[in-house]
Amino acid sequence: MGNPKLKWTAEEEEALLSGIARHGAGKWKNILTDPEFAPVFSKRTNIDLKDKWRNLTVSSTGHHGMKDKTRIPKLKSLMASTSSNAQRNESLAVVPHETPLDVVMEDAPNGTHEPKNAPKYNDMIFEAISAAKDAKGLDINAIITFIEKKQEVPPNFRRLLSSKLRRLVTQGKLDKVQNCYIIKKDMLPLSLPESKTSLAPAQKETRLQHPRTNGHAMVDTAMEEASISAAYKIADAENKSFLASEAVKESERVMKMCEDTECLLQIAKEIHERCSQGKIVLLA
DNA sequence: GTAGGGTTAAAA
DNA sequence: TTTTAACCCTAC
Repeated sequence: MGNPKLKWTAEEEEALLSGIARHGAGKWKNILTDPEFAPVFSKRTNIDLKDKWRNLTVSSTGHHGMKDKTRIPKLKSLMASTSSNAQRNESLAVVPHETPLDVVMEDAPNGTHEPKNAPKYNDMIFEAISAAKDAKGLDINAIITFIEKKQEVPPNFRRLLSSKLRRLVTQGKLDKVQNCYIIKKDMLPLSLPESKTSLAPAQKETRLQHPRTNGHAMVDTAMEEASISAAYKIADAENKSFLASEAVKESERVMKMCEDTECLLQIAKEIHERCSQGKIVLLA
């Protein structure tokens, strides 16, 4: 891989969405060879288009539950940067139908999915494997199923998990026997101290505080709950504020497009009039 | 030609 | 250190 990674530009992304709107997702070659988009994609292959679309949609690859929440904001922000409203609507139409559009912007910081609070993959993996208590270990599907039962997973979770498992194997924390993963014996005490892995960070924190707080434990807990609740509300308010400002920007952009269109229309009218006059003169 | 899994550089 | 995203490989 001698070449540095070629980051996708906004123009390319826009062209991709427009191309998908026109030809449909999966028709990468058609999009690539479309005269309108070909110049934009001069450095891209159909594979690149496919990969980019996959990154944008991040469809889940082995399981059906599209509990997707990560990809929507990306698409949404992408749409917001798209210059054509018509194209945008079309683009939205080609988003895989199972895409839960109603969860757009559901990544608001109100706790729907917060990477910081999500258990680390390592913990989840170790927990899944040890919960199985199977000497042969667990394969990736079983691990995914286990984790899905406990919490929502991102749509590209299988992919992430696959990378993670490989890394753990190379780090010597897991053994891979055929397609099953086993926790190395020397990892067991570290990976599963009591129920550490099943506790969310906030829970762990709360739990750690209790022994020393004694009589104040109830007060502390109430205060903590109140602070968490306040934090959520603040985050929610911030999110709404952000959405509002984005909406204002969007409306301004549309207004500008209208003005531009009017200018173009005016120019076209003038050209048309002059051409008509020229014809009359010629005929005369 | 496309889909999907794997790899890895870059970003967070 | 973890996650993301671009690139690669391979099966169909």
